[in-house]
Amino acid sequence: MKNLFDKAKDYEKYVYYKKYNKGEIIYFEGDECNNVSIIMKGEISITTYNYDFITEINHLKENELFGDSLVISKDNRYLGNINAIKDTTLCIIPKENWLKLLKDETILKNYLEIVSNKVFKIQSKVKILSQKTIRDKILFYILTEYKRTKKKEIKIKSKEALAMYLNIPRPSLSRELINLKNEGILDFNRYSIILLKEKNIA
Amino acid sequence: MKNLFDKAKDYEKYVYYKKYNKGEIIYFEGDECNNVSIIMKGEISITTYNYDFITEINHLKENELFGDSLVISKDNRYLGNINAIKDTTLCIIPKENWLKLLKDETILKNYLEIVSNKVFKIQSKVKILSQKTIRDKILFYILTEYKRTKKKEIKIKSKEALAMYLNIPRPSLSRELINLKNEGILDFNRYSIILLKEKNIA
DNA sequence: AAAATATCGTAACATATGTTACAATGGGAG
DNA sequence: CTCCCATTGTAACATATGTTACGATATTTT
Repeated sequence: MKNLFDKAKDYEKYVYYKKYNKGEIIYFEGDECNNVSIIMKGEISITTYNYDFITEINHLKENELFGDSLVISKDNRYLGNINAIKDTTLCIIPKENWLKLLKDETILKNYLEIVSNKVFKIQSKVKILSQKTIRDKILFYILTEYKRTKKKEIKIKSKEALAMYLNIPRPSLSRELINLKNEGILDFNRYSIILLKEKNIA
Repeated sequence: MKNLFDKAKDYEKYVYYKKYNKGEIIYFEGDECNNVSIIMKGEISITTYNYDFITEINHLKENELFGDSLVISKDNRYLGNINAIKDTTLCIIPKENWLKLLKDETILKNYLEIVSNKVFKIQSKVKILSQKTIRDKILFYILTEYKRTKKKEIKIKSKEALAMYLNIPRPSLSRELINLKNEGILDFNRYSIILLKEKNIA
């Protein structure tokens, strides 16, 4: 994915950099957002609490950015905790510089591409979460990944992480994966899920 | 909400208008998107099928726009059917004019505000859908509406529509509303839900 | 290499939710 | 006002899912 500043010049004076250690909370839910932040290195997760239970509402990697929606809107408070899940370096653009930078055509084009990817990603998440059953969520997920990567082997970081993304308990994910395996629809191991029967899905 | 062209000039030559009747499908899921469309009048719903079951992934009213993410991205196919649920007039901006228009500072500012609202709306939907139980979804919904409007009476179009938004069956919504009413947490009638006990929620 | 730790599979059980069908209600049309 | 239709309340039943706990397996640490 493109970085906002790809091929752009003269932006350094508008930004600064800040480092965070793995595990640090960069911002808390409800904090005011006065910057746009680009992830130069590392990975972050945006999570929110509901009573006992933590949900990931977004997950961003290198070159993705956050805060760009919030600095514009009236209610500029973060919707969740921003967690560094690896050692992370942010490029920080103060609110007042944001519009100046977007006047640069290169940066504007880059930004439009980035924000459109972002919307696509969130909408995909809505589609996943809208699936009725756990089985549907799993099948929808692997089918989407298959379309995206054109590969029948879908790598996963961990079952735990996948369960979190699908917003279901891990044992429920395991149970349904086993059902699907027994029915010959897919196979899986620790690192990946392999799509076997394509047609039974769509 | 702002219209993209608020206070802007000289944009008319870049756009054209098109009318749709209530019930018409404006675009089908999978159609290529080559325009940005602004809803000048009316209301649309973006829905997708999963086997038997229809899900609304977005719902847009006057001055909101769609296609703006898709025209930028490589995979420019609509993620769902675009349905006119009222008589609707669209202002259509062909792909090739989109960047030209955004170079106008007024339009750019308007667009940033609109797109940030859009992201906020989708993220709120993700938060709703991420709630574990039906009770949680209802409570989260009315609490969010309460925060937004500062009014304890939350108007609803219909139970059916609310159930669709929360992505649950209507009878399940009714059942849980009755439970919450019996517990004195809220009251409801055909047109609205009234929040009674604020503190029991957060 | 052994020990410690994280990840995962598995199973039993409780329960929230989906499903279906029908009755009650209210609003709008004539 | 009466009839019709859309919306909603209600209930019984089937089942998918959440919950918990533990053993197995892989991975990392020392």
